[in-house]
Amino acid sequence: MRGRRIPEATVARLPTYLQVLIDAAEAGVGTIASEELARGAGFNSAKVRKDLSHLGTYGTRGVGYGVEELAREISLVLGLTEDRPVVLVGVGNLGRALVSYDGFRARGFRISALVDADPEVIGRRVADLVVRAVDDLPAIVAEQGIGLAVLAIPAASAQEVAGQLVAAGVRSILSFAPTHLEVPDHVTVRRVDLSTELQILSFYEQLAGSHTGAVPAPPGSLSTAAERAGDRAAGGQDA
Amino acid sequence: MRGRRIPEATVARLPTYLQVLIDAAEAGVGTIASEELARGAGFNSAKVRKDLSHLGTYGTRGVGYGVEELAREISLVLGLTEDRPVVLVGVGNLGRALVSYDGFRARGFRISALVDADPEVIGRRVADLVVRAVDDLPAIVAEQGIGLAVLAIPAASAQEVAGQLVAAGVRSILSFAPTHLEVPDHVTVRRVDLSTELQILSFYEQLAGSHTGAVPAPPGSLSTAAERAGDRAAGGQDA
DNA sequence: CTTTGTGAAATCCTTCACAGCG
DNA sequence: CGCTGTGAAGGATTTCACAAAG
Repeated sequence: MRGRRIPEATVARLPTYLQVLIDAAEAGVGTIASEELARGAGFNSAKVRKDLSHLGTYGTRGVGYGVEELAREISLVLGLTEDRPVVLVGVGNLGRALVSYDGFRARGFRISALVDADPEVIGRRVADLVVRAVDDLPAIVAEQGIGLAVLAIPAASAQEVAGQLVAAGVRSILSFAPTHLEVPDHVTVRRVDLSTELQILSFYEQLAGSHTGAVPAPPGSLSTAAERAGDRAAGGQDA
Repeated sequence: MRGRRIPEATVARLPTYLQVLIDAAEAGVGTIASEELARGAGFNSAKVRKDLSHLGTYGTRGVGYGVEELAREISLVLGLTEDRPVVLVGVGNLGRALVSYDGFRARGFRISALVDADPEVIGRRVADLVVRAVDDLPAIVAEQGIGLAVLAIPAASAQEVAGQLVAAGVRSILSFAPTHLEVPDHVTVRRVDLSTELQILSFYEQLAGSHTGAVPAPPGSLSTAAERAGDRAAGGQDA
């Protein structure tokens, strides 16, 4: 299967495989079987083999996959061969946390520009970068050859800013705003919605009901939960 | 279709519908058609109708869905009827950002306890809560009747802490650690991996290549990107 | 003898298209 | 007449199970 169409579901799993391979390489492992790779990634081995078969044939029967070789191949397929500059829009709580998140750098993504709408924040220095205005986006994107943007602003202004990003030439957007973004076909958006994730968990938790095997806590009790209100957190992910 | 098995894919979309419905309600809209709901959520109307049919029949033919009524029903299905206490493990950069993220509170999730492994941080006060030790987890979970945990710690210690969470009685974990967590069947884990998301975007961006219609920037140039290194960000999501 | 690579089967999800209700 | 609810068709993804390679 050396055909050039890699299924979406497979693409979504490649970064996880890469992570396991990097860990294995650091542990000095030279070769890894699909069974082992599956254990580390949390899938089953048939899925792993089918996925990898889409990249070509990099395994050796009776042995497994060459760790370094496969890691290199996946990096290549994902386009991680060289450093990629990223613009981060929204230097609120979440934005600032993302700036100092070194998981990005470790995979070749470098936040090379910060942008915000708040005049109070523009011009300030955050993690060695000066926060610039949204209007500067076209210049920033062109100068630094940026293709990726991370959006950490409230839902209310997300669509407008997304439009400005697209106009500036950005082709991929990772959005943390809890709203749908309408963009042209040539632009890819991935949404990460933190509260959505909790709501999904909530559904499955109530399904499990109270027939949990090893839970020492009283099942439905919200007992002393109201001790401290912790109200008024107006912070959130502000622009 | 009032059968009690709601497909996973549908569950994952319910929070988005809820979001659109809440916005509609605030805008004073009383009734909404699947077409309109689909536009707001970014899906197509057939999918919306099929999804909603799994909850029962809440629409009126020729009219649409009652906004308030449907929102109430989805909230019920997701188990969002009452406030849910959440324990947050890991008060690093990401953890602190999550504490002040008000999107959680808006959906009935309240971070009611903070836990960290670092002795330097334990005892400190963050957003009206005192950070407690990991060893206190069983007591915290039992006292406050906690079922959900958010994990914002490095991959290295994630599995161990997950085990402690499970032992303490937590049934759902939202993990930001870039690693697979092994948990018993009755526990649900959802992983949000920020760097994975960027890698997926990276794949689709290179697919698009340089045949973008309206991009004023030079396609493959990483030009002046190296202006400021922004190195050494040892921060990340520390425990 | 071990482990890959893969057709075929099984399952899950999406889309179509329209009957039928309001 | 408009819009929901849904069988049926169409795709996509996962799993099975095994032949073939090392």
